[in-house]
Amino acid sequence: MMNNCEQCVVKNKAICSALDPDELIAINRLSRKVSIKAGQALIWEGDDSLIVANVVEGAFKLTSSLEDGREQIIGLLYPSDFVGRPFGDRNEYTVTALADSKVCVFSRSDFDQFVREHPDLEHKLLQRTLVELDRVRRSMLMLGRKTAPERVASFLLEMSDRLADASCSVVGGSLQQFALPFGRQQVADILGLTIETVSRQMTQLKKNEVIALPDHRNVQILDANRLHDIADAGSS
Amino acid sequence: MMNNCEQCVVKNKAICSALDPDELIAINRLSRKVSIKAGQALIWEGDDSLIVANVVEGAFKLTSSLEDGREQIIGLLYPSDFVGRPFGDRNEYTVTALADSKVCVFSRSDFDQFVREHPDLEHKLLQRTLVELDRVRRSMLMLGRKTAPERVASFLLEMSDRLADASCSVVGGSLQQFALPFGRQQVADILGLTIETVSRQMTQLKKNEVIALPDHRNVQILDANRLHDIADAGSS
DNA sequence: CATTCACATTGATCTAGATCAACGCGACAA
DNA sequence: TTGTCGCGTTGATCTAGATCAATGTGAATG
Repeated sequence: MMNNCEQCVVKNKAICSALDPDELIAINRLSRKVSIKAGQALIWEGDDSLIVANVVEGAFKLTSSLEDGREQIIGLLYPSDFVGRPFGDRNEYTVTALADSKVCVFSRSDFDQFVREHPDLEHKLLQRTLVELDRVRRSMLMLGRKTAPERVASFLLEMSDRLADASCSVVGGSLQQFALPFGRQQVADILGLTIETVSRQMTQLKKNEVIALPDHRNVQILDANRLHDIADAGSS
Repeated sequence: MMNNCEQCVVKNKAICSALDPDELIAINRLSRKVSIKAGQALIWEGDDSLIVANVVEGAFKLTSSLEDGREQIIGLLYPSDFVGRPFGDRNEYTVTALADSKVCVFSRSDFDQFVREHPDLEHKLLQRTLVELDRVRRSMLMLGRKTAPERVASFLLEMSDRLADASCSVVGGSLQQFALPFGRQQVADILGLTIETVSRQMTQLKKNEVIALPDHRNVQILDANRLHDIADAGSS
């Protein structure tokens, strides 16, 4: 199925924004728009790296697991994010849709070659990879050294940065509301905790009126300063 | 102080290997060879990103810490590795020498510009960044989900991969010996454990004759298969 | 409207690993 | 030879968070 970059909703945010109209037409020929249902995997840990893609719509989780089923979420992807492992032949993690999603898929060999021929595109890709590396390293501090309250608070703040719904957030004040794109188990898998611990920390924050929970998926930050304090020193 | 890339010991392994002789002369003009004593920092967390560098000799740790002193080592750097944050204006972590070291330093603005003018160099940098991202994500699984015995075993295996002393290791067999470039506290900071737990796990492995410890810094792997089993499922 | 199913919360224990506290030991200096 | 200083090991407790076990809850279905 042919795709049309001109009309693509992420053309200004994805790495494609490095390309001019002619180049856009060229890369268009290499891409396929694919729909993925919630829960379906796009890439499997351990498989050969045969495709890469841009997320157009929806959300994905990136996971790695142990044989006995313990799982760690090692990344989240949203529209305009790049997925997959270019210039390498093995995928080290699984990519699964968290919601019904659309991606713009390239064969890895086509993509690798096209990137090498378009340095501006490669530059965008490098920039994104560097940003992701910084983000992942931040999570290492969290996973290695933070307590449960600190982890949950950091998580809520990071989510509010990434997801803050413009229509609901009051920029000047501390009121911010957003909907988590996943359930408690997945929050636990992001934070390296159990579902019960996450739940207890959330209710604790609610009791202390640091956050409000209109329902299980929605979070409202009532006291962002307090949340920041908890995130960085656990001074609950 | 001027540098000479022609004679550089890491010229074939560092990102510079993407450059031809003319380009090597050009980048030579931008670089300074700097010596760093063990314990001294090259880059500070939170500082503006003003320099980047190649490690020429020695070893570095990359750390991030919480205000109360808890510290997590989020990376290790050896000769030919690239250090610093190009194309971004903030260093998110501290880089400290673990041993007396030498680095080849560039001003970030010079380097950024030079890289943009040399796509092959940028490509090498991208490849390295992708490899590092894979490595860091593997550590996330370890920090988030592995038990103490699993962490220590994974760590020893990763170290034997990176450091295996060619002169001592018998490739065909399971005998491998290497010297850790750091003490127990730093192992603890890599694994997200305490020094006591690391120590106990090491003596446990010694008692079970999975490893031998000629002294505190040296490790000899006696039963690599066993160590692999422990690393991936804790089946001690 | 009842039923069920998938989650989430809450409570009661348990335990891996942290914390607190000696003790050992080799290097180096007086 | 005798401190003592910086590490590392070992032992005794403590505790944060896991585990085990009910108990809500709310959306989807007959």
